[in-house]
Parts: sequence; structure tokens; C-alpha cells
Amino acid sequence: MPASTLQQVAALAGVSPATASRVLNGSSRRPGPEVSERVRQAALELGYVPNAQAQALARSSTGLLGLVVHDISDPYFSSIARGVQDASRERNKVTLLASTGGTPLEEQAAVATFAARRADAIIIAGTRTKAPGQEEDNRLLAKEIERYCANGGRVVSIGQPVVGAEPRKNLGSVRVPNAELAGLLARRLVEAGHRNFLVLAGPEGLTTSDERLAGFQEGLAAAGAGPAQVHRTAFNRDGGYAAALRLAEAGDAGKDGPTRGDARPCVFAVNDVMAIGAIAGFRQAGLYVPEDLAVAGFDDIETLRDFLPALSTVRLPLADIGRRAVEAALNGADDDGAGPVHGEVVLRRSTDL
Amino acid sequence: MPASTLQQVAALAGVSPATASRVLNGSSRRPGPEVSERVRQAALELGYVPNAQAQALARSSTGLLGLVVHDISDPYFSSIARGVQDASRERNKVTLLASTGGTPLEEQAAVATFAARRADAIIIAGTRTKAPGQEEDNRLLAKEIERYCANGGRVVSIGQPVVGAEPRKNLGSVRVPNAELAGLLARRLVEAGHRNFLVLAGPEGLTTSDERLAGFQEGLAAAGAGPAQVHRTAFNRDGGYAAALRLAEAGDAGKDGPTRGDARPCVFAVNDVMAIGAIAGFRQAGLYVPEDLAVAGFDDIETLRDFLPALSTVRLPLADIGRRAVEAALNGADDDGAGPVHGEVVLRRSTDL
DNA sequence: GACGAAGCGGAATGCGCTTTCCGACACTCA
DNA sequence: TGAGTGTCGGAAAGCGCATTCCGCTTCGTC
Repeated sequence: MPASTLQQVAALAGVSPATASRVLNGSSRRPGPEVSERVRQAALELGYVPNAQAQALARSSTGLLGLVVHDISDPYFSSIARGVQDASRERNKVTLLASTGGTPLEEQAAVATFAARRADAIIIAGTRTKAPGQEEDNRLLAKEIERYCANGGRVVSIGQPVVGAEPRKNLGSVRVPNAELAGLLARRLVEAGHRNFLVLAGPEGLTTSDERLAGFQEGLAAAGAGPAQVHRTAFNRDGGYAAALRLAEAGDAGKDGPTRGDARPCVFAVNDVMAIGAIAGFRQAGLYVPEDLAVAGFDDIETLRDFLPALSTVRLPLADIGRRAVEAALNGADDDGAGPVHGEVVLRRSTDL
Repeated sequence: MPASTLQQVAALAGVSPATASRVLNGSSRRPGPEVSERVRQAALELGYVPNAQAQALARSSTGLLGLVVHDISDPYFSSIARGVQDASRERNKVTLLASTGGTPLEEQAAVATFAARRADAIIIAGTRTKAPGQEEDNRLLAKEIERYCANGGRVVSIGQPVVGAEPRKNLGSVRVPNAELAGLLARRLVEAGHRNFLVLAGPEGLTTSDERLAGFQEGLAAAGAGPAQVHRTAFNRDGGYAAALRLAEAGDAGKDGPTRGDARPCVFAVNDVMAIGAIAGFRQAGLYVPEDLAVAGFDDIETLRDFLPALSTVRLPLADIGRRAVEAALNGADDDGAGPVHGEVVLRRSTDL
């Protein structure tokens, strides 16, 4: 038993499909009250559900909103997704989800899929990457996005602009002031008395990581502190954990490490899950936070709120960022009108001296 | 510049649309190599992207898979979503996401939306509810689902079957053995020496909570322990936190509480985030885990892996559950073939005596 | 060498809906 | 009373594609 069609409803109501369409699916013309009632009655009786596919085809607007993230199970992305989903539901859009894994190639595939689906807009979250060897993939992604935009689609990226894409009116981004906020964090840590810094960064080329790292270093310099040592590792919890183990083993961190003066090391992990992993790693190695060393993160992941020691971090309004991306996408414009994303340094116990 | 169409490609290649369709979009008939090449060339030149909407209309199969969850930012759901997304991508399906808030009415709306989109299947995750006053809403949800199924859609619910829906061949569920696992947890806790139990449950009527509670009580009985006191609270982190504060204040938990014998209380929170909230609440009240009382959860949320004290819980293969739901949905059948979901009790430090 | 089978490309139909465009009709105003 | 102005329902033309049916050519076979 296939779903009933508008034709059937019209037939049952004794009107033409055109009229049925007008009364059932918001048209500018509203048929007479008596006719309308009959159509509505018929639709109810048949359990009519409009075929959105057909509508989309006829209207050439699908009401679809694509969201591509690196990993939906990562709390960073799921928080953004929450905001995106809420906002798009309010606007009567349906969210298409793609959890890619994070490589430009996979993202390109996701964009292509959404483009085939004729999504009205695409939101692409997650750090851009500029690692050597990925230029080609980035170019492919940029090309896919440009093609989509050329066909009238809107694209909003969260965090940084898409690398290599020509600026154009329906390609925007919700900028996250990673560098500024990391700089602020550095300053606040210095003010709190920290002197000996270490950064756990992601692989070189991950824009988010790079921005936070650079901003942090600048902040240190501005606050009159020496530059931090940089350790590269994976941009996730396991990366933080592994790096911590390596550091502890090498004696680069902790009480016996080659500290500058006698300052207790302060580790800045460029995101919260790395920070948590690092704390776990240090603990595994017998080093405790904040007694032996301080650790700070970035993002202020909600699920980690009750973590001990409470994590110093930079709060990002993730759900809000998602909402803003939707607004920007649907306004076909950039996010500029809304002002910069408001982050906030939150010092907690993990960086107590 | 609208996207180019199959017609245009065909024209450029000098063939009929039928032929172009056959070479570009997997048909059973493969045109000759020379013609194929010409068509492919033309498609490339024009940057042709097939219109999935139109394809769906013509084929009457959309390749869409709807996922409805209570809250995508909740790690429980985002883990499931991860599995769903991965599996559906492998199967060349696109995921539609709806994060509802959890009421049957919102779920009904989500199902209706997906039905309108003619999704090939819908996966509905999150506890069912039987609270008084919601019968009507449940009925509406069941009706929506039945209508969708009657039209050929497949529905798979995760956790428990949809309440009130007639059993039918294309309505299945991935059952999570909540009761059995909670019972097992109870037994293991008794074996570990616990005697004085307390359950932090969700509001009455939340099936998942009810099942875990009942199973836990049964497990206690089977292990020869007395029944646990039950405290109702919200089914989330804040619920756990608030309940812990209330309990601590009332002296119902902790060293000064009216313990049975002198046994240290063991609190079973029916999910991990509640457990974490409870631990935080107890801590706030000056009670420490596991020194003053034990706490166990359920789900084994990945993000909480590094939490201290390490949380005793029941591991659920959430991503896998999501995958299974997809398989079941796409096989049009139930999940029965795959055997029961495999959970596992994991005792960690939070319940050490 | 004739005949059937098999393979090929094309014309045409329809998926379910929206949206012009039209004609019919009732009004209003001069 | 006639022309002008709205209003309202219906017919029809697509939206972009898959697919069925057709007629043609080409082989293989006896």
C-alpha cells in the first residue's frame, strides 16, 4: 500500500490537483473556505503525507540542510550539531548528517553527496588542514564547494574559512577567535603565576591547533613570558594521553623535569579531550595535576564539567556557534552581522599553583 | 547558474537521455564502451551532479535513513549516531538527523517529517515512556509509525519496542537487555561485598530507567540482598547531582546515614551521566566516592573514561548498536538474527570497598 | 543463406507535486 | 447596462530522472 497522493486527495474531494495543492501546501492563493474544508477532510481520511521529494523537485528547494563534522561522537561536534539541529528545526529545515573522519577527501565526498541531494545549504565543521601532501585533497574539496556554490548552494564553515576557496557571496564562515582566546588564556596563566609552558598541539597543519598554538605563544610573549615548548601529537584524547606518557618518561614534565627555574610546568593542550587524556597519562606516570603540573584545555566540553581536577579551559558557546552557522547559511550571507563568537577563559583547579 | 541536467549531458554527448542515464547512474544495462566514454566525458565537462531528488522520485527509493534521538549532544546518543552514520554511509545511505527533546509528541513530529521525506527507514533511539498523561501522545506516535510502516517504511527502535504499536514485519527493534545487565551488575556488586543499596532512577514511566531499576532489584533478590531504596530524579546529569545533594542532606547516604548494619551505601544510578552528576553532588556535600559511598552507572560513556574515581558501570556497545539498527532497518527485518546485544559489567574503583 | 536471439539506442511515459496561464463568473463603478 | 476589476477553480506544462517498450542491427546457428 503506497502512500496516497495529492491526486487521490483531489479526486476524493472532487477538485483538481491544483486546488488541493493550494489548500494543503502553503500557496499564496487560498481557495474558498468550503472547498478548502472538503480537501482537508479528504486528506485526513486518506492519511495524506505530501511527498517532500516531489515538492522539492517542483519547487527546486529541498528544505535540506547538510552538516558535515569530523566525528559526531566527539562532544565538541555533537554540541555544535545540537545547535544546528535546533536552529534548523525552528526554521523548518531537515538536517542531513555526515560524520566524515576529518580528511578533506571524505569531506569532499560528503559535500558531493549533499550537493546531489540539492541541500539548500551546507555547514562544514571541524578544523581545516594544511598539511603537506593534502594540498591536492584540499583543492578537490574547494572545487566541490565552489561547484556547489556556483549552483546556488550556500556554505558556511565553522572555525576557519575553507582553504583555497575563492571568496564569494554565498560562502561564509563563523570564525572562532582561536588565536585571540588562546592568547588570553596564556596571559591569564602568566598572571596566575605560571612561567614554564608546554603546548600539546595537534599535527602541524591542523588550522585550529595551529591557531591556538600561535595565539598562545603570542600571548605568552605579550605577557613577558618565554615561549612554550611544543609537542605534536594526535588531536584527540589518545594523543594527549600518549604525549603525557612520553613527556613524563623523558622527564620533560613534572617535578624532576628540566624546569625553567623551579617553576612547575604548565601544559596547554589545544583542546579539552587532549587535556583530559594528558591528565590521565600523567597520572598513569605518577604525576598529578595540579600538584606536579598544571594543565589547561580549550572548548569547555559540557560532559567534562564534573571532571577532577576541574579543567581550566576556554569556554566556547558551541551550540550557539551551530545556531549561528544555520542563520548565516539561511540568510545566504556571512556571519559578520552577528559579531565575533564570544569565548571566555575559565581558570579552574587544574592550573592552580 | 543552475546545475546541469542529464538532458544537457545527453545533448552534449549526442545521445538520448535514456542512454546517458544508463551510463551515469548504475543501470543493469551498460551501453557500449564508445558511447559510454562520450557520455562520461560530457558529464565531466558540464560538472554534472545527478539530482537525487529526481532520482528518488523516479525510482521511488530515496536512500535516506532517518535517525531520531532525544539529544544529539548527549554522549549516549552521539555514540549511537556515530554507529548509525558509519553504517549508513557504508550502505550508501544518507542520514537524516532529528534531535527531539524526548517527548513522544516531538518524536511523532520527527517521524512525520521523515515520512514526508520518504526516508527508506527510520531509527528511533532513546527510552520509551509510559508516564500517565502521555498515553495519548504515545498513541499518536504509534499511529504515525504505523502509517509510515503501512506505506512500506521500516522502523527500528533502539532499546525497547515502540509502545502501543502493533507488531508487524517492518517494525523491529534492537533490544538492549537492560534488566538482565542491571541484574548482573547487582549480583556483581553483592559479590564484591556491598549490602546497602540505593537506586537513582529516572521518573517513573521511562522504560529504560524502569527496566534497569527492576532488573537491579531482581538481581539483588537473586543474590540474597535486600531491596534497594529508590529515589526518583531527572534522567540526566543534573538529576543525579540534585538527588545526591538531597540524599546527603537527608543523611540517607554516607557515613552518618541510616545504614543497614554499618554497610557503606552503594548507589546505582541508572545511567552514567546521572552517576557522574551524583558523584559531583556527593562531593559537593562532603561525601567521597568510594570512601564514603560507592556509585555505579550504566552505559560506559567513552568520554567519561578518564573520570576519577573510575566509574563502575555496564558497558554497552553503543556504536555497534547503531550499526545493528541500520542493518536491521535495511534488511527490512528485525534484529533477531544478530543475537542479543552484548553488554558487560565493568567494576572499577567507584565501587571499591 | 535464413532465422531467431541477443544487444543496443531512443521515444515515451510517469514519479508527485507546483505554478503559470486561462476561462468563468461575480462584482463595482460610471 | 457596459466595461473594468477581482476572485476562484481547472488544465497543462514542467521539475530531472528511471524505465518500459520498440525497432534496429549484429551474431550465431543449423
